Amino acid sequence: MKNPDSVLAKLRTKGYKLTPQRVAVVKYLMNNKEHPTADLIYRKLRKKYPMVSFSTVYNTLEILQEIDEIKELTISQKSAHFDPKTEPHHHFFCETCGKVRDVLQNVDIPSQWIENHRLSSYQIYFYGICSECLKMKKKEVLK
Amino acid sequence: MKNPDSVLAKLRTKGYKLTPQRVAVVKYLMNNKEHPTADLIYRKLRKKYPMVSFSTVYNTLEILQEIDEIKELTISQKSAHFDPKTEPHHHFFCETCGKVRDVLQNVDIPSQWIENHRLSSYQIYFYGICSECLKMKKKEVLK
DNA sequence: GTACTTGCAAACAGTTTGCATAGGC
DNA sequence: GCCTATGCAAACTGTTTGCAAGTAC
Repeated sequence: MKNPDSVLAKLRTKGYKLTPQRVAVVKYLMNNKEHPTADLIYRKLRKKYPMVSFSTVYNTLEILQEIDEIKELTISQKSAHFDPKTEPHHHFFCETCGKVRDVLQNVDIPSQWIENHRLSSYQIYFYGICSECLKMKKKEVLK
Repeated sequence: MKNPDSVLAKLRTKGYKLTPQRVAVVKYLMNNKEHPTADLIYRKLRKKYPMVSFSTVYNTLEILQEIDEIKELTISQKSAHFDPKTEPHHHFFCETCGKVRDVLQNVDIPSQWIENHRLSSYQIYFYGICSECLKMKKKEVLK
């Protein structure tokens, strides 16, 4: 679990101002397991706080990446998904429901070098049908 | 090594017409190790065959994915890269030169299921500085 | 008070689409 | 000759940018 307040404190330490918009984005994102897109973040925040714009959402996402509090997932070519969980783990993209899910199962990955290239990070993306959608399908067959 | 002719034959078998444009895209792509974007394919082909349009490039890429002769890589959010090598392997994105390189080193990955989700495919993307760029940097330091 | 941040709208890049015309088989 | 494929331009989507006005500190 990540405390939104510690992220806000980090922002202030790094010289970023704590505007209500930024606070809203941080509070919405932290501990969010949905891996939302910028568009989803914008639409969700709009409901609660009508004074949030697209540029501010993008601006805040940019900053949160810079200070290493979120990661951008390129699991779908269409739009970027954002993940507040920064510890190493993987992701599963369900081709039926479109949801992005965490995969915690361990995969052994070289940590610093691979084939003479210096690594700074890596991502593992799995694609298929998620357990939830498989359950639904089973039910439909039984009908 | 993949023979462009076998891909062309497959296209014909599946009922797709072998237009000069499609042939050009297939010949350009097969055995290409650059993981080009649609835009790059378009610009390269233009030089040789001025009668190629964007829509045709995209159309052909779509078809080649359908018949499993190329894979789309979402290694960069900006634009899709395409890979004619369909056997399992991984990719490295150099943050300095922007090139996408093959990584053949083996990584053990579950093949059919992960955490109760049914797998259809997966991708491993590494990010960092490639061996070529590291060499260049070393030379610069020695100057 | 001042520099940073915001909201807006316009710009931009990559991709997709609709449709009249061309051409593979 | 038929039916699919092409080229063009326009539409569309996600993201970025420029700038005047607002606001955290």
